[in-house]
Amino acid sequence: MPMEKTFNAAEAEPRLYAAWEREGAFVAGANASRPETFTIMIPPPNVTGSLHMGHAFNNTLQDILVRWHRMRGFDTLWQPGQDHAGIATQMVVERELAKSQQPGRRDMGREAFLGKVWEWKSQSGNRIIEQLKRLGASCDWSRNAFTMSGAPGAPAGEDGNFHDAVIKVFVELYAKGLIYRGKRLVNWDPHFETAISDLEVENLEVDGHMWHFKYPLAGGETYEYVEKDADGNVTLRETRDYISIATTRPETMLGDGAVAVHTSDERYASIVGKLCEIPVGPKEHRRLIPIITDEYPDPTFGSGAVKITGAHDFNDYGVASRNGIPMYRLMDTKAAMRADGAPYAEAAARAQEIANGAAFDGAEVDTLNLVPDEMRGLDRMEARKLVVEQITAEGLAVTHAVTRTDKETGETVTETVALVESKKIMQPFGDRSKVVIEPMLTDQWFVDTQKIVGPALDAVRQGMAAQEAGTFDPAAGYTRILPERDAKTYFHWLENIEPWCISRQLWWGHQIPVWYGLDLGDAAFRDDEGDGALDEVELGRLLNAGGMLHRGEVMACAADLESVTERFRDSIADIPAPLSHARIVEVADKPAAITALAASLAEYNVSQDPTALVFPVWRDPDVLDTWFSSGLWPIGTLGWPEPTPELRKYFPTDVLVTGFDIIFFWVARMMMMQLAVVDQVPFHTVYVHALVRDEKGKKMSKSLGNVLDPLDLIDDYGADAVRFTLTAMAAMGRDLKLSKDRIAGYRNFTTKIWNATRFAEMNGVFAAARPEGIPQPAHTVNRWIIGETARVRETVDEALTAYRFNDAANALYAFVWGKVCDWYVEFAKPLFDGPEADETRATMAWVLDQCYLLCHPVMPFITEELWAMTGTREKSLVHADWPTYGTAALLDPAADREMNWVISLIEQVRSARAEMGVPVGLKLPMVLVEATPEARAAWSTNEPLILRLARIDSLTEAAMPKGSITIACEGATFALPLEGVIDVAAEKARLTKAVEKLDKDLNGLRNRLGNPKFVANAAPEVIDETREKLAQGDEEAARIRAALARLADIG
RNA sequence: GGGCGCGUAGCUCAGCGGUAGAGCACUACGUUGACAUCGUAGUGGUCACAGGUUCGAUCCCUGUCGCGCCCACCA
Repeated sequence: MPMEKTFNAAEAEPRLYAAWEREGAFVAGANASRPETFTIMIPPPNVTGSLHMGHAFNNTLQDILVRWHRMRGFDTLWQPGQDHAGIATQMVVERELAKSQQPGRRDMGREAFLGKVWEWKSQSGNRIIEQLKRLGASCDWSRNAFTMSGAPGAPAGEDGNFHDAVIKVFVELYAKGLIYRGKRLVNWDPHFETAISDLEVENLEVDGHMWHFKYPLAGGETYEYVEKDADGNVTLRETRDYISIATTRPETMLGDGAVAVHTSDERYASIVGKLCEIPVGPKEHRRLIPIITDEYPDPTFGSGAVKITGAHDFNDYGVASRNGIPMYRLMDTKAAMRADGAPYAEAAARAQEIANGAAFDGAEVDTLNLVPDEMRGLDRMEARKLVVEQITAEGLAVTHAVTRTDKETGETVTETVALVESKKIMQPFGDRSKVVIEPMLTDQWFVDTQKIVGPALDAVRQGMAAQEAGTFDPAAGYTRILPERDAKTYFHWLENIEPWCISRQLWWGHQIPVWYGLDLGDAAFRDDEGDGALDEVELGRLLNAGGMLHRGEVMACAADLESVTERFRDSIADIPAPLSHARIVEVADKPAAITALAASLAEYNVSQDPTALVFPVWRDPDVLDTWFSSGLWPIGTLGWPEPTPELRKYFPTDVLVTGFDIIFFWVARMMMMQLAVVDQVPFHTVYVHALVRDEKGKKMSKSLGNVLDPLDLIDDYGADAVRFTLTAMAAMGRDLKLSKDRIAGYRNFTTKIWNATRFAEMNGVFAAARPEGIPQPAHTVNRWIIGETARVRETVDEALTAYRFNDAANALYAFVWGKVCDWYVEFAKPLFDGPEADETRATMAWVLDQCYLLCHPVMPFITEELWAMTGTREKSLVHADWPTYGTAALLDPAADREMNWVISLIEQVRSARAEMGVPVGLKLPMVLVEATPEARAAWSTNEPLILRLARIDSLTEAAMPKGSITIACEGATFALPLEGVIDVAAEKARLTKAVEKLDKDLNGLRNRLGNPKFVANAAPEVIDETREKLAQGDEEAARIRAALARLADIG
C-alpha cells in the first residue's frame, strides 16, 4: 500500500498513544536494560486545570528527557498526578453549586460539601490527564497520584496515602517545634474568608488618596513646631495644638494605638510621651493615645508622624509589637466593620484604661470592638467616607489654599480646602479572588521556616559551586538550578524568608491534625471538699474557665483521635483522679465542648462512675495550605511514610522541570520539606524554563484574549509540530513568543521527514530486511552521510545532557532537512540506477532509522508511525535502543572533504546559472579547464551526481572557451560555455563582486598573520587555521582573477 | 527603592573571545524520479551607544540610553 502524501496526525496520534498504553510502554521499569533509574516528578496540575501553553511547554521538555532516557535503557519513571488546589477547587465547586441552585457550602455543612468536591473531582478532575495524553506525555499513568488521596471521606479509588504523609509531617514538625500557632497579622482574603500566604498576594498600583488630619494634643496643650531646611535654616515656626498625620486608610484610625515619630525627629521631641486624641468617633468618648518614638517613621516623608494601627498594617504591627502598643481589630472576616461585642462607649472606656497604663490582654484583640456604633456592620469603604466627613466637618482636616478661576466671573478665587492628595498607592489583591486583601490579626498556624531553611540553602549553594567548577555529580546529594541565574532568585527569597502561614479557613484540604480541649490543668478544676463530686461553685468555676479559654487551650497534635487520647492522658496527669479516667470524645466546637463537659460532670456527680466522665475535644477546623502538601510531592507520590520499594528505588529523583513562577511556591518548599523530613534533596537538578507568551510578547491571558490553546494547535498542526516548536524555542531562560507561523513551519518539517520516507519506500529501500549493525558502504556519498549521522547523534546527546533543548531540535532539523533531504536523497537518485544501488538502499534505510530514533523524543508520534511502516521491528520505537555509536568511528574525513567539494561545486554552478539567467530546464555542457589530481578523482567518483544536480549534460576537457562563465573551486577551474547567451559585462561584474568580497576577507586574514603579536599570542591551532584559510582563499581568488583576465581578452 | 535580565537581518530569536547564523517574511525562477506543508538562487546586519581590557570584542569590564520581569512596608 503506497504511503499517503502527508502524515495524518489527527488519525494517527490517538491510535499510537492507545497502542503505547496497551503495551504498558510508560510503566516504570518496562523494558529497562540497565540498572540506573531516571525519575521525574511532574509538577502536578490543579484538578481544576486544563492544559495551557505553559503546561504544554513544561511537559514537552519533561517528555523529551523521559523518552530519551527510556530509550537509553534507564529504568524510567515519570510520576504523574494532580494537586487538590484548595482555594481554586473549593471556588469552582461552590460556583457549580450556585449555578445549579443547590444549597451553598455553609448550608450543606462540611461533610456534605466535601462529598460534592470529591464527586466533582471524579467527574471533571481528569480532563487535564486526557489533554496531556494528546500532547504525547509518556507518564506512568498506573501510578497517577493525588495530593488528597487517602484523606477521610475520599471515595474508593482515591485510597493512596498522600494524606497520611502530610499529616505525619505536620505532627513531626510540630513535635520538633517547627510548626507553631500564633495570633499574627496575616493577609486575609475577605472573599474566601481565609488567610493566604504572602506569595498569594499580588501588589498592584491603584489610584488612591492620602488624607492629612490633625490629632489634637490632650488637654489643649501646645508646642512650638519648627521646620528647617537642609542647611538648618528655619523655614517655619508656629505654635501648634495638634500633630499632623497622613493616612491612605482613614477608617483604620479607629484602631490606632499610638502615634509614632522618628527617634531623632526634633520637631516632635517636646511632645513625645504626651497623649493626643484620635479625631474621630463620638465626641464624648474620644480616645487618647500616646506619642512614641520608633525607628520606623521617615522624618522626611509627610509630617514625619505616623499613626500606629497594629491590627491593620504590617509596618504598624511591627512598631506596635516592639513598643507594647495595643492592637484593635476593626473588621470581621468579610472585611466589614465589626458589629460584635459591647457597645462602643464601653469598649472605648476600656481602651482608655489601657492607654492609661492598664495591661492589654491579648484576647482583647477579639473582644474589644472600637468601631463606633453607627459604623458597625458597614463596608470599610463606607466607614472611610464617614470618618473623612466627620473629621472635615470638625475642622480637623489639614487644609491648604487653592487658587482657581471662577468659570462665571472669570475672577481668580483663593479658597481653603481640605488637603487630599491623589496618589498611586500599592494595594494588595488576592491572586485568586482578585479582591483587596486586608492585613488581619488572627490565630494561624505557621512553619518556622527560618529554622529549616539552612539545609535548603546549603544544598543549592554546593550544587551551584559544583556546577560552576564543572564537577557536578548527580549523586552527591546537592542540587543545582539551571539556568544559573534562577539560583539567584532562589537564594534571594530563601535568605529573606518569612514565617509561612499554612492554615487556611477552607474546607477542601488536609484538615489540621490538632485537637483543642478545655484547659483543666490549674485552678479551674478543684474539688474543694475533696468529696469526689463537683458542687455548683466548682462546676461554675470550671465552665467559666472553659468559656474564657482563648489562650489556655490544651492542644494535642496527632494523626488521629486515638493518638490524641494518649497525648491527653499525659497532659492531664496532674488532674484529680476521677477526671483522668475521662473518655475523650470529639465534638464540633468549643461551646459544644462546654455543654458536653457540663453534662458529663453532672452525670459523674450522680453516678460517681469515673467512666461516665467525658473529656470533650474539638478539632481545628482549618486546612493546610495546598503548597504544604505539594511540598511533599516527591516522597508522597512514592508511598512515604511507608518504606516502599519505589521510594527506595526512585528517590531522590533526578530532574525537576518547572516554570520560574513557582520557584518560591514549590521548588524552595520541596527543598526545605524533603530535607526536613527525610534529610535528602528531592532532585539533583532543577531546570527552570521561561514563560510562553503570545507573538507580540504579551503574557497570554483570558482577559487579553490572546491565549493559544495547545489543544487547538494540536488539532491544527499535530502534537509533534507543537512539541517541536516549543523545543526549538526553548533557549534557556528566555521567554518564548509563540506564533502559528512558526508551528506551521515545524509541521512542514514533519511532512518533510514523512516524504523522505515515502521516497525511500517508493524506491524499494525497505524491501529487504535490514542487516545487523551499521552499514559499511564503499561509495563516498554513503560513507559521508553515515558520518553526518554520527555527528548529529553526538550533538543531540550533548545538547540534551546540557538541557539545551533548542540545540537538539535545531541540530535535528538541520540534519534531516539540510543534509538528508536536500542532499543525500538527491544524491541517491542517480545511485539507485548504478552499481551502488544496493548499498545505497541499505544506507538510506539505516539513516532514516537513525532519524526516527533521534527525533523520537521530540516527535514521538510520527516517528513511531514511520518506524512501524518501514520494517518489521522487534520492539516499538518507544523502547528501541538509542544509538550509541561514536562519531570518530563512523567519520570518514576523506569522504567528508570530497562531498564538501561536490556540494560546493554544485552550489556554485547553480548560483552562476541563476545569476546569468540560464533557464532551469536547460542542460549545459561543462568544460574542465584545469584541475589537480584530487579534484579529478572527486569528479569522477561523483560525476553522475554532479551532472544531475548541477544540470550539466557532459564534461569535456579543454581550454577556457570564449564567452563562458567561470566556476572556480578548490583545486579546479571549470567553465560553462555560454557564448551568445551570456552578457560579458554581467559575468565580469559577477566575478569582480566575488573577488572583491574574497579580497576583503583575505586582507583581514593577512593583516592578522602580519601582526607579530597575533602570531606570538594566539593559540597555535587558530594560527594554523588562519593560514589555511588564507591559502585556500588566495588560490580561489587567483582562479577568479585568471577568469577575469580571460574575459578581458574577449571583451 | 532593591534585585535579575534583555537590546544581533523587516519580524521572532540562536550564538557569547578568532571577524555573524536560523526560521519566518521578501524578490526572481521552477510541473526536476518523495515533498508546492516543495525546490533553486538571491536581497537583507557599524551585532543599542560610548569608553576600557586583549594580538583580536557581538561575546569580557565600566558607563549611558531604551525595554521587560521579580521582590519591597514610605504612612
